[in-house]
Amino acid sequence: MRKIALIEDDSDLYALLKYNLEKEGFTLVGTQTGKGAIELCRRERPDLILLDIMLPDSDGLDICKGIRSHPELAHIPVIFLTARASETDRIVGLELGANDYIVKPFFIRELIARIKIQFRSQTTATRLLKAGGLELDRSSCRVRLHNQTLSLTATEFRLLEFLMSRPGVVFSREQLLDAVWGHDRAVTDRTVDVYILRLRQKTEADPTNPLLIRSVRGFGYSFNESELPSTAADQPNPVVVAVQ
Amino acid sequence: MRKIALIEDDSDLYALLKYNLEKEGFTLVGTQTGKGAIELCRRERPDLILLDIMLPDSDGLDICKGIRSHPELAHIPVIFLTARASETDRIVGLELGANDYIVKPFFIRELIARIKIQFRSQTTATRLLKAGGLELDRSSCRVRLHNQTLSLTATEFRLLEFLMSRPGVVFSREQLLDAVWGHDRAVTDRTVDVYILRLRQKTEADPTNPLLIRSVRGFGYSFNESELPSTAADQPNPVVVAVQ
DNA sequence: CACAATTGTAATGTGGTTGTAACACGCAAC
DNA sequence: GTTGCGTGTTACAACCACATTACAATTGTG
Repeated sequence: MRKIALIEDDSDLYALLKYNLEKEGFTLVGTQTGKGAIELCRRERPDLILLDIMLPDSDGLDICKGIRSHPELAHIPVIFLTARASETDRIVGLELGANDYIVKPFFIRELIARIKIQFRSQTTATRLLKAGGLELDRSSCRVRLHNQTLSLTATEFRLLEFLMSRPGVVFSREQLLDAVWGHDRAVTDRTVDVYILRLRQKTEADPTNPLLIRSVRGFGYSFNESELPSTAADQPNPVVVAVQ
Repeated sequence: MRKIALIEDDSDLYALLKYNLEKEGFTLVGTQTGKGAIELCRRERPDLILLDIMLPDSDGLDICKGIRSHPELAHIPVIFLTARASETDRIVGLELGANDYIVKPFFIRELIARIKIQFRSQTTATRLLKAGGLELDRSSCRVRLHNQTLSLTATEFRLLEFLMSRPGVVFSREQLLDAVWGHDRAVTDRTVDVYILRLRQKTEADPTNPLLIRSVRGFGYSFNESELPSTAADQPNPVVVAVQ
């Protein structure tokens, strides 16, 4: 989970933020004084820093400057939390290298949303598809099986990506051709069979008894949504049988 | 210079912003209606989008959703400008994928500062890019390989910088041309190949067996995220070899 | 202006990828 | 069992994507 450093002298606000941010799933570290702030960040290496400007023993602006000039910490996002709302205060804060400037009083949920924005760019939400020991990384175009990278061709990759992105759903050869080969294809639908075979040879432990990519006779293919190790429960597929 | 798209129906505010942002050195494109917003962005490829929420003919939230779901535009920062100040409005706006949410009335200089933050995080976030014995310094435009300075041309540098800034991510020739040559390019995509070759000749110990810049057949190129020193672990892929 | 460096294109070769045909197999219905 | 249809599997030829070279056009520089 993401670690957030909170530097805030007001005990009530500190406790309130700690409670809400931890409820949100973040790990919290912090101080209520400004002196130890840089030291804390160096030790804890937080993923984000929430920084009050008016601290009893030091200035939040100076702390921000210190973070930005510290090569190991310079990349960490800083969000100011402050009661100083004047135009000049805002400009100074933002131009000092902060990533956001939030004026007290603020909505806790807005703060959380703004924290998430700082993390969002790095998120791997839709980037990674995982199922049954198989891991498909869209951004690096890599597929790993039990942590071992396999080399797939472009068409194999796109086909697997499409199937894995909608696990459990059965697609006809027609649909797969549209999705993977494009609408303006000039390709026989039997080509899909060959690619399914190639994928099985590369991904399945036993290609004769496929567990990941399922053939649905008369309909097409689908990627198994559950990583059931036993094949017994797989054979009498209730849904499809009912349809047939 | 950076190009900003402004979608704002209020003529007075539109003119005011246009004046101030152009004075700041930004190029401005824009519409005062919501309908053509996506089309405008597709054509102009702005570096940032300022978006009013309450437009006479459409909803700014929908436009933002459209931008985020459009693969060519999804990465562009969006800042909402709106009079809707309630907690719910803010949360919805921010969670829709916007990068900032500014409530009217606002300080022009604060807006400018917040715009600059969006650009800063993309470029200056890390001044020094290091990987695999390679060191790229953005501020001095120098690249060193094992502490030996190499002389790269401007285009070579920009291409390497872009690849190194997102290690592991595969970019199509199209994307590389957009990012390095500019989207209003008049360049064949084969040109990318030549520049990749030139970079490899300057950076790779053995250009025939590149370790830093990876070719991903059918997709494009990427900078290797892991600095694997030994090639042995890569070559004899047991799973695939066994199958083939 | 001459010269060098950079830039982008075209042409070439090569090896992996692609899609098809052909054949083998198995499931289902009669 | 037999028949027919849908699928698994193999082999192969055409093709495409990429690496590489050479070169013309452009830019920058003394």
